[in-house]
Amino acid sequence: MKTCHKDFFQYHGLKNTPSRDAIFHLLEDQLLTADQVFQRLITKGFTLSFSTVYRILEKFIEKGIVEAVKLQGETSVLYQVVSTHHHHQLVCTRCHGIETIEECPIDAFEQTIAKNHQFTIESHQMILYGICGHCKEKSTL
Amino acid sequence: MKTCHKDFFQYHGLKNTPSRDAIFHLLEDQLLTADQVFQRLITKGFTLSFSTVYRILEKFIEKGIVEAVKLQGETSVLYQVVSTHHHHQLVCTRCHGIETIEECPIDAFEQTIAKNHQFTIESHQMILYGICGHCKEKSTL
DNA sequence: ATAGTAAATGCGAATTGTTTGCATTTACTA
DNA sequence: TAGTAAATGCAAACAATTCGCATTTACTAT
Repeated sequence: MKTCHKDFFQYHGLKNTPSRDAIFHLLEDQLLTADQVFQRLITKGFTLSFSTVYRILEKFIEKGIVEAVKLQGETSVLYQVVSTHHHHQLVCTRCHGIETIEECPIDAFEQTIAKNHQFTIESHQMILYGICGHCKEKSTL
Repeated sequence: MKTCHKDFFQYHGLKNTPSRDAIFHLLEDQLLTADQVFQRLITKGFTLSFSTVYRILEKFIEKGIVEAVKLQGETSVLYQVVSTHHHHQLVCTRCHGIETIEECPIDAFEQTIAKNHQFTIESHQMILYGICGHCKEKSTL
């Protein structure tokens, strides 16, 4: 699905640079910290500076291309490309794996909040912590 | 409702110190950053050091007495006493006010997640961003 | 009451994650 | 192909949080 990001970036008023392209690809299907993004690119032989990573992430967030997620206990922020579909995370407290889900109970919840609190939900952040299927299996062995 | 925290702290294996007591009281009914906690106590004439604030918060979190919440955009973490009832936050994107609500759509959602993802939810974090009733009124004036 | 002990604190320095200033380079426009 | 704004690299600055260590305190068992 490697689309030409040139148009995509330009649509957002961003220049199409190698660093942007590389970071976008990395975050298309996974949550990574800024440091992980940097390390993976460097390991691949790609050259860029740490501050560029932060600046690109900042721009991506500003344009709504990427979202930032802070997990409980973690010290640094995780980044991921916002896909066309809304999603949330299941974080396993045993293996620390992160699964992305599409289900969301909050749309149906909006009316309740609107009625009870005169509050109009614009966006939300929801992270579910628990035990994944894999870890449950392991513990019953 | 100023209960004797001595027993409460000791139950959790924590010594009953003036600093613990003061911080607990502060966070009983509001979300504050570590810095805000420190400033408010100092302003009151209370004497304690910044690192003590962090250490006490750390202990409280470890014991499940306090929860840490990270809001979008904010650089620092907010802390609040975990009340007996489960709750969430409505964060107004205009006035930045934070309202606490008791409603939660996630309990009903657990079965869906269990069935579709073999994932057992233990806890969750949900923050709703939007416009509060007060700001909506102002914008229609 | 009191001495003993582990826990809690104060202080400052260290760390971590992130941001910024500024000179240089690059991608796009005309 | 030159001109311009945006993007980058580098190092230094920052902010939030943590840590080391000496001192003090709260609790325990005398």
